[in-house]
Amino acid sequence: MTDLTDGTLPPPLDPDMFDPACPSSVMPFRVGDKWTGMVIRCLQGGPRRFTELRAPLRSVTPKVLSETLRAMERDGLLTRTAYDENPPRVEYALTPLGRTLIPLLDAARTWSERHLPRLVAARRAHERDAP
Amino acid sequence: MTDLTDGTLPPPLDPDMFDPACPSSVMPFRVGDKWTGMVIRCLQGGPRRFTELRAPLRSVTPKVLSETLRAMERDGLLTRTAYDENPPRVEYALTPLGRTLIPLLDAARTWSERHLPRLVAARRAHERDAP
DNA sequence: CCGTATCCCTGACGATACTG
DNA sequence: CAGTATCGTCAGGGATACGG
Repeated sequence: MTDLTDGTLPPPLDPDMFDPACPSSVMPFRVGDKWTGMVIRCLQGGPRRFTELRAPLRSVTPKVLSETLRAMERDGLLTRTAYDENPPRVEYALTPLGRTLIPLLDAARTWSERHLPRLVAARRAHERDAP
Repeated sequence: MTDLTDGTLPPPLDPDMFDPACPSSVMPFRVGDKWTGMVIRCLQGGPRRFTELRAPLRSVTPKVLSETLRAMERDGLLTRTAYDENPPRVEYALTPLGRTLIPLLDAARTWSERHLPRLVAARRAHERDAP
């Protein structure tokens, strides 16, 4: 940031930003769907049953929660274990791969605690000017 | 992770996960819209003109890029400066607040380089079973 | 050069109801 | 308990064309 505008052009932009093999993309910043992050939060303390997940995610319908869980299982982020009991019992648990996302969520949360109020304030200031 | 299943229940889930004042939420993991992260990448080396952004973001239509930039300006992530020249010149530059997201993007990129191949492999393995 | 104006379309999300 | 089935919506995104 210190000397970028000293008369020379800024450095060239990454031309491979859209490469589908995208380790160089920022795609994971939007990993998964709307509830993936929250599900990881709910599972980081240990395995949970479907209904246990529904409690903290109370605004998520069972259909959407089920879709989210199946997508995450498909991506290797969690495992689904059904026990042959009555009443039925199913447990969801993070895989080691799923756990690698926890530090990223922590970083996002730290960012939020530090900077989100400023973003919200800027948004509201703009709404005052253009209501 | 070491001793969570020793017979005791896992720790309680955060009940305030849906608090709209959400510093405790994972919302920023999905900050902004589809292109916000890439725009930050494109601006981190210094200010850029509209057309300079269109080159690396070549699959983004001008309408969508314009919407993205206005939303980011509204949120205080970047500034828009129009110079009264002919032909017109407009420059977009990250604000200090916008720059605070760069480490988060770096972390996401690092995660991607390390772990995304495993996720993609898991997804493809599932597609083989259920085509 | 720097956008705006229209139109359209998909797919994530939600509401509701119902089953093994 | 742990989901599935059905239906509806709606906002983000994209294609195309045009304007200051």
